[in-house]
Formats: sequence, C-alpha cells, structure tokens
Amino acid sequence: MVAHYLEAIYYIRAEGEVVRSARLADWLSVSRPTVTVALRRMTRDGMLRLNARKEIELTARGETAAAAIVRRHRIVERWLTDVLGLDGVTADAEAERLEHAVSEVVEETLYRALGRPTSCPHGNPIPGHSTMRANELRLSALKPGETGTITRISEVAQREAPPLLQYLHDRGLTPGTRITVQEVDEVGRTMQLRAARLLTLSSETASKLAVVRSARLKPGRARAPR
Amino acid sequence: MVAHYLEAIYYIRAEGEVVRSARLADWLSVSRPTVTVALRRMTRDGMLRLNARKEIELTARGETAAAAIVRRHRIVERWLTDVLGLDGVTADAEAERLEHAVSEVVEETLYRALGRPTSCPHGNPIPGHSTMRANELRLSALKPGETGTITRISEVAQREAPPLLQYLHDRGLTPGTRITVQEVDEVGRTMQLRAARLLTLSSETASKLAVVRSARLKPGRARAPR
DNA sequence: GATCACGATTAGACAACGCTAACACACGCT
DNA sequence: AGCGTGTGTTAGCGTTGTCTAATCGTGATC
Repeated sequence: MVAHYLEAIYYIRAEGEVVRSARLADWLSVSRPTVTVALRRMTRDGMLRLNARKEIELTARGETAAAAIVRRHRIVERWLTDVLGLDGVTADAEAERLEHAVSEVVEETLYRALGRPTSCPHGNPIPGHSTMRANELRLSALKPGETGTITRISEVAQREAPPLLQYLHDRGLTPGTRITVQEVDEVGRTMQLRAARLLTLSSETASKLAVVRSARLKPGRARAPR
Repeated sequence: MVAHYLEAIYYIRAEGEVVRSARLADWLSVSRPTVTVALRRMTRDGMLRLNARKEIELTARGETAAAAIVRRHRIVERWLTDVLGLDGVTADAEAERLEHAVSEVVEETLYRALGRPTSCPHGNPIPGHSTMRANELRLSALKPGETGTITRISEVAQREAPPLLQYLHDRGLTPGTRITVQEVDEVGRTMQLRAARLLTLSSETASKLAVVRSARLKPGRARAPR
C-alpha cells in the first residue's frame, strides 16, 4: 500500500540514510521486485521520483502524504498511551494500523483534544507541529564518562520495532531517562552504561537512541532526578 | 474485503430481511458477480454458508467476526461524538474506516474509557454489550394520533447512510426525540408528524426510524420535554 | 582485469477484488 | 404456455500487490 511505502521513506530519510529501493524492501519486509513495481506505480501517480543514482525523492504531493501518515501515527500513539493507558509497545503496533484509517478531521480534533502534544511517546516529533531538537546525537556517539538524557527512540524497520521497543522498555530506556556511559568496547561493539542500573548495549542498539549531552556534573553536587 | 461483507450481512439481518447475494450487492454498491466470488471465498474460509434457498447464513466464526466489526463501529462512533465532538453524520463515515483498524485490546479499553455505553449515537445496540429493546416498532407503523419516542435510526446501505443521517439530523429526528403522528397518507406513502415542528416523511424514510409508543397522554397534564 | 557484493529489473505466476456481458433459473401472473 | 422480474452464475478482463528465479550494472577489491 502506498501509505506504507511513504511512511518507510519518511523514516529512512529521518535516519539520515539514503532512500533506496533495497532499503525499502528491508523496512517493509517485502521482496525487491515488489518494491520496484510499487515505486513504478507511485512514480506514475506523482508521489515520487528516482534520481540518476536511483535514489528515491518525494514530490511535493508525496511529501505531504508521507508527513500526514507519520503525523497520524504519532498522534494516535499519544492517544493510545496517554488516554487509553496502553504501553508504548502495544501503542506502536496499534497505531501502525490506525494511522491509515484516521482522516484529517479526526487527526486534527484528536490532536487538539490531546493538548497539542509535541512528540510521540517515543520522543519523535510530530510533523507539521514540532521538529527534532538540534543538539541531539546518538547514544552510540557518547564517550565514557559522558552523561546524557534520552530524547527519543528512532523508528526502525517494521518487524524490528516491537522487539526493540520491548527491549528498551524492559530496561527503562525511555525518553527522559538520564544515563551515563561507563565504558565503550570498540572491539565488541558494545557500551556499558548506568541508568537505573548497569546495562550493556550493543552499539547497534545504542545508535537507535537519541540523547542530549548533559553539562558535566560537578562532583559532589546533589541533583534531583529527571 | 471480508469485514465489509460481514458487516453488511449483520445489518441486513438486523433489519429482518432475508440475506441474499443481491441484497449484499445493493448494500455494498458492488456488482452481483463480485458478491458471488466474494461469498465463494468466504465460504471456503468458513465464515458463512448458503442454504438451499441461497440465503446466507453465518457460521459461528462469521458470527463472531461480524459482531466484532459492528461492535467496533458503534463504540468508535460513540467516541467520535461524545469525546471528540463530531456530529453523527461525520462520525458514521469515520467509524466506517476506523472499525477495521481497531483491535480487540483498543476496542475494550476504549469501551471502558467511554463508560460502557449501551448504544451508538444513532441508538443502535452494541453487540455483546446490549440488545435491542423488545417493544420497538417502526415509525411507519404508528397510526395517526399516536405518540412515540425515537429510539434508533436503522443502518442502511453504505451510500444511503450519509444523506439519510444528514436529512434526519437537519430535522431534529434523533434518538430521544418525541414525535406525534398527525396524518398518514396511504396513497402517497407519506406521513405527517409533529416533533419540534411539523414534518412530512415518506413511509420509506419513516421505516428507518424505530420508536417506542408512548402511553396516551392524559389531556391537560403538563409534561416536561425529553 | 576478473571477481564479488549489492542493487535493481525483467519475466512469469498467483490471489484478491472489482467490472461488464451474457446466460440460466425460478416464480408469479396473464 | 409464455413472459417478465428478480436472482445467481459463467466467462473474460483489468489493477494491485506480492512472490521466486534469473539477469544485468556498477563499484570496490583482490
């Protein structure tokens, strides 16, 4: 479905990766030929173009449609967690279906009813209403001794999202959590960090978390959590 | 889509009509051959059977699935009107899409959050949670001089729903409204009735409204509206 | 320069859904 | 008996969306 492709394109681009056919196939868990024909249809329908390097570029129409889907996903997610009290893992999965059934009027009414939130429960900005903070970096970029606060969890490929969100949820690694990097193992590609407790994350996983670096703590100075 | 067919079957049956292939085609605005093949698939998948007279009968599985869709439609409708403040016409149209994206967990959580409503905004019962009142009859069955209270607006064919709901909404004919039949024109197949003001409805339209007959008013006895 | 790893496309199939045209039935009425 | 109306099915076709197998490019590596 067109909307699924647009959504994935939006996410891949937001991760700073080049949007190529193969990448879409990965994200959506479909075969590459399937993506080829889907892109052909979408090009025909004026949603996107392939440039000379076969990279995917959204047209204005495609851009609008993609932003709308992502916006609805994140607004619905907020509703599911904040009002209905679902956990972030379930909310993401449910929003994945609901986003396609939400119209503009429901989207806007719901957005207002929620008090104009600025991010989804995983910290991602809501297109058209908020943008990513400029000073974010990947947790995997922090050096030993540095402290930061988790700001958001990146969107990842469809089939990877539930396990990743569950994994992070189980370890208390949610937006707002303060962490300090203890050690970085460049060879094993892992890092050890201290949050509520000591944890070891693969660099792979750590790259999915965005953080803002905290000012160096003055030793001995007490500091309230959060 | 299977769910659309199940939903329509549920509605047609609730109207007391025989559920036949041709009726489904009308209801869903698709061609009769399309229905034939859809029914074949659904029979193969164990959702329904055709009896000797080619009437459609749901299997236990089909029954469960149909009730779930209708239940979700009506719960979502309640949410759209009561919480988001949409009008009944828009809510019906939106629910038509949302119902297919709502999972069991969202349905149940939402139902509880809404305070376990007993009907949709148009007065129809929520399958599994409430049933139709026994003493309902069609407005078209009331005789001149009789007074009743509108209890619900029947579900009608997809493409007829928006205009009908708009028509009734414009005239204030919503559940809870008290009406008195003034005249019945058997030839012209219309009836005149008094609600907030004098109205003339076709018998056709009047048959879409369910009412409960009120006890005869004692002349001169004051009575609060509603 | 040959080879390998990726990426993308072609070829060919299939299922779900939808359509029109045409035919087949069945029932009721003249 | 014949006809008309409503109902259901066949036949044949188009689009979307998905797959596997095979082919083709291209850039990086040996």
